[in-house]
Amino acid sequence: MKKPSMPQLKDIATEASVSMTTASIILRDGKGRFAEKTRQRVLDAAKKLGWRQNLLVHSIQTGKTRTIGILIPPFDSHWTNILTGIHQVLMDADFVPITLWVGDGENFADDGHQGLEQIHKLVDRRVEGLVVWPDFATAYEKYFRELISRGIPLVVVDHEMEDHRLADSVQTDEELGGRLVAEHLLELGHTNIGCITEFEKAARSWQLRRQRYFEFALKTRNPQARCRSWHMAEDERSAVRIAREVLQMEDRPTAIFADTDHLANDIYNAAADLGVAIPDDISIVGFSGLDFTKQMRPPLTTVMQNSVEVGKCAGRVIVQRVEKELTGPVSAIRVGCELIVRKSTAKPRS
Amino acid sequence: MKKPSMPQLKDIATEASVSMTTASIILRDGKGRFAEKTRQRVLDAAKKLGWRQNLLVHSIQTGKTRTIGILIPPFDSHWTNILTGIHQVLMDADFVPITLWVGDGENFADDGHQGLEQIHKLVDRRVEGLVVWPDFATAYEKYFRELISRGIPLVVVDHEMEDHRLADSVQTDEELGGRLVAEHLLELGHTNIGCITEFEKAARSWQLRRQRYFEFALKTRNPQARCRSWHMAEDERSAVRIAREVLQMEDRPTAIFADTDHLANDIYNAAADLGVAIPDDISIVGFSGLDFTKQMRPPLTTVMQNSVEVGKCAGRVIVQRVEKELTGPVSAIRVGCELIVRKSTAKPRS
DNA sequence: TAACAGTGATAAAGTACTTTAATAATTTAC
DNA sequence: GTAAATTATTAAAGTACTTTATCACTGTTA
Repeated sequence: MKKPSMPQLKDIATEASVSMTTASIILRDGKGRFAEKTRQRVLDAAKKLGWRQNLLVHSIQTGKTRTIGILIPPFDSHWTNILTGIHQVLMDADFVPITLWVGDGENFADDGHQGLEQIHKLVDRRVEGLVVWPDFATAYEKYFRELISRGIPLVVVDHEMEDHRLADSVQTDEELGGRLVAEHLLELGHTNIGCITEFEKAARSWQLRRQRYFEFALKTRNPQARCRSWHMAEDERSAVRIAREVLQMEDRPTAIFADTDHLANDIYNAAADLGVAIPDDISIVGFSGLDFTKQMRPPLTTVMQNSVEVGKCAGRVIVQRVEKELTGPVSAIRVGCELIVRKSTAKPRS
Repeated sequence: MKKPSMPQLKDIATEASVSMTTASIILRDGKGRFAEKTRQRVLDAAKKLGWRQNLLVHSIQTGKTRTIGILIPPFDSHWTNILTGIHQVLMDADFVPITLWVGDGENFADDGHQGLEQIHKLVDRRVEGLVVWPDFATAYEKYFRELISRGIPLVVVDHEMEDHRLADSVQTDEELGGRLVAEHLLELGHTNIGCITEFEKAARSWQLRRQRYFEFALKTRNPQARCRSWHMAEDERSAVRIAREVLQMEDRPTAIFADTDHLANDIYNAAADLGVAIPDDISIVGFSGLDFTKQMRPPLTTVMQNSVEVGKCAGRVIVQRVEKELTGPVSAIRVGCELIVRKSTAKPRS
């Protein structure tokens, strides 16, 4: 009664009464060097014993693992869709993603060393490339530089590296998104507009750009429009506090652009507490098109990101780099988005 | 200008001017066979060149990859939390999860062969164990049997295999959940209760049990209570149709238990269309405690599953099996849950 | 000065194969 | 009956190491 394990090449060689060399060659490509009946014997034996090539061996022989490390948590439906997009193109290209993250389901912030362990686990398994999200990219930029110099290419999603020549990037077209929101609010007739944003963790991630492009589009289209911005504090986990303050101002804006749907939801809660009606008293626009925005009452007007496509692009880029061993200049892909007008925006009360 | 790659053991041996054997032994354990200054030279060289052990080699030598295959999609926050729980305990135990699924972000159903490819990709990389969700478990039970006989243990989440001695299982305590809902509705005074459930894909998954336990608890506590059940059809993607029918019945129930929060949301939509007020005209209870239930208006009363804990348990079980090479009888772990009473349930209109 | 630590090197075998080259055993053809 | 063609085998080297065993050198000590 031996302990169970995977059948090895020598097992099927024995089963088919051929040498290991013969078995190996037949199972690799089946070039016509061998008689058909021998081929069949080997193939049958492999099938019967359920033999599967040991990719670990193949990997150390060729130096290729066909494995990509993904450092992205399933943070919300945006990121979950990105993961799905990446997963899909990697699978189709016969790569396997190893997805790791730091955090516990509530909080995906890094404590400063866990991420390094994850990088090590991936490198030790010889991943051929990496795809990372902004939080990871900013925290570990210095390590990534080294990895890239070792031939492990990097793609960042929703972010650009400090040294933007370092890695390919894929992200939503924030300029378009910001413009769509600005145009929508101006068309409705709003001229006193607020913008509430999350704390800027990473200067080069989407966060700054989203706000800047929005403000820029507003000013360009209507220089008279009043536009004020408020930011969450560094340690704040919800925007309820700041939303309450804004909603209670004398000259509060008639419309607010929240730079994420999560934040828009906090504003809803603050508004409900204060008895401020959406959209009658104030219009709210979010950003991302997260799944729960449909369930919000009223349903949230938001910029729908094409998250799955963002993921697919990231997958395609990393596969290109790895398969063709490209070392050329990096690309910066922008994926389109669209404004979904729902019930949280209306003309300002006259 | 050689092409970049990871430094190898011989590189650091050269750098430190020692033999490969010496370098290897020092980097492995550093037993006191070598002089301190030689040790340091080797360690410094390894650090300087950023050397990392090649786990592929280590894996073929020891037969252990410290890798677990996870066949679970990020379907909703329940599954995302389970993934997080698994991820956490695997990382702590120095294992790495390889998470794969079939589907495109909208739909995670299997077309019948993609799943097999995924199993192959995992087996080819010699994962030491597997954790799977119900859809996968039912579709590929026959393959799993073989894997288990090869020493690759299996843990199923929210499901029990047809042959329940085959794999460990971890799931929410459905009996408790069903009872909590029944008790809540009876306490509010409902005696005409409906139960709408998804199409039963897998006879042994949570689906059947959830409903049965609910009905059983109802009947036990109040034999007079009227309880009717409706099921979605096989190809239905939303429960709106069936919810409309039920809501328009002459003697419609005063309370409905939906076996998932998704379905409860569909009922909300049907109710909104028909002008049926929740909870004034009808009470609704969901199951799972998905993230969006807080955003529903009114906020949904639902059974909150401890999904992260379910994931952690699954992780612990698979780690146990793999590390201790346990082959003993399988376990069936039930994780507790609690009823979150929000605003979607009230006393029936008298 | 011989014996002995202490230290490091070299050699060989093993992991689970793949790949190439050289050779041997059968058939088949003429 | 022998050369040629077909088919399979053995041997060896390679991947990136680990591990054990044996050997060699230096400096110290009795």
